[in-house]
Amino acid sequence: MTSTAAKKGNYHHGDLANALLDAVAGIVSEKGVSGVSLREAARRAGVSHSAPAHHFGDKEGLLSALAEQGFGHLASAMISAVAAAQDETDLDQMKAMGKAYVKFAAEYPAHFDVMFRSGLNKSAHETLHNAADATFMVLQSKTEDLVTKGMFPGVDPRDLAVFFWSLVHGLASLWVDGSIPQVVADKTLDELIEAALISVLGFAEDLWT
Amino acid sequence: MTSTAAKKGNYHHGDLANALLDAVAGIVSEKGVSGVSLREAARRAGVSHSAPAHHFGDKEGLLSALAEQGFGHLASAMISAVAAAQDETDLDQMKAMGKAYVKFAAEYPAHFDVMFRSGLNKSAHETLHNAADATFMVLQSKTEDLVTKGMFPGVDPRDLAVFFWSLVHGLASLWVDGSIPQVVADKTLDELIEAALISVLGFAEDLWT
DNA sequence: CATCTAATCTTGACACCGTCAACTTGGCAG
DNA sequence: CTGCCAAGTTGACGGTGTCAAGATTAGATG
Repeated sequence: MTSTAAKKGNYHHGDLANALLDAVAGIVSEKGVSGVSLREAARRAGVSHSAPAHHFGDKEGLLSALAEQGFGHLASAMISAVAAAQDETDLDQMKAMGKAYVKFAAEYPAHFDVMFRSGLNKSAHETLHNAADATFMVLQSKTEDLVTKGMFPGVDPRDLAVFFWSLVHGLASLWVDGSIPQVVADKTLDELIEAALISVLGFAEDLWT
Repeated sequence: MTSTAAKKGNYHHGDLANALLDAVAGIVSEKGVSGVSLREAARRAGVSHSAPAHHFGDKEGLLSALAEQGFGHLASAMISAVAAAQDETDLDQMKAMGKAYVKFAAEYPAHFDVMFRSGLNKSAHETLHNAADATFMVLQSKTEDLVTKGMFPGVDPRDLAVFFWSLVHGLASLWVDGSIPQVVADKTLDELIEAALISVLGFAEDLWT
């Protein structure tokens, strides 16, 4: 995910911070968030057991940094998705954004877990809090677009943003959690999102057109 | 939450299993899921450090048991809510169920965290898996009701259940996470749910009536 | 009541973990 | 070259999960 540009020398790793983030992502994938330890991360990066503290302070700092990275990826994934759907309707752009959200969770469950399912206290880490806010803003500005253009008449755009976010976030969470019942999970994740979004946005479209 | 009916004697606590569950719920409330330790739970229950293992096997077993308890509470909260709205429309019953879901998360965040945000692997604990499934079934049977009665024509009831679940679960998760932006969070949680559910179910109502 | 048995809880040990303080290394500005 | 400081190391501490072995008692069987 991140370029691990380790130098050869023993002391002075060169890019230890990123190497540790990669290591943690790997550990989460293999053993889950609870399997993460500073010492194991250090081991994987080929570095002494307390080197991580120098870069991230403590364990929470390390996880927080990975979460922050995740929010960055998620935000740009959503922005790209909207850009790629530039020539389609606003509703389709919104659908594309929602799909990007859920796809991110499905493709990078390790990041998603750390971001939302690790019991991390966002308000204790300002940069993380800001990254999360910025990600939400991507969503919110798009919903405001829609409302401004006259869709969803009478709906508070912020409510709509929260509601839309809840939908995609809930679907992503349940999917990552393995909670989606098998009968339904047989569908592609793509089909599921499509069905969910259509059942909401579709109605709006009916009312609007 | 659970009755801690400890007997007086020193050996043979009397109801250690429940006492431990209560202790863990308390620890999660105070320090988060990552603050839970078997030894601390044992300490709070006034018992030796490795007594918990005898009842729950290991740490994951203990957390899993608490999560299972949570699913039970959630399921009955939803059932009660539907029962209480027996005389209202089906849509109102569904709204009541959704509100019960989010309210459960807000009132028992410790349980909710352990159930969904602790990185617990449900498929590794069969009874937990079953409890989660049973909870979802409460939701699903209600949505099937609605579809059977002719609402949401052409929609697969299972899709609708997943979609509805995603919505309330996402809202609950983001709320517990503290991720709902302040501007929006100034509303009561109740108002938020109402707004979200109306923007979905409301449309359906328009089409149906 | 006496005895046996199995469930319950304790004790002690081990390796692993997060964190801290003191130390070493080496790039680099002056 | 000198000295400084960020980067990484070493060693120690108490806390933690888990296991094995032992102690205690409730409750069934006789």
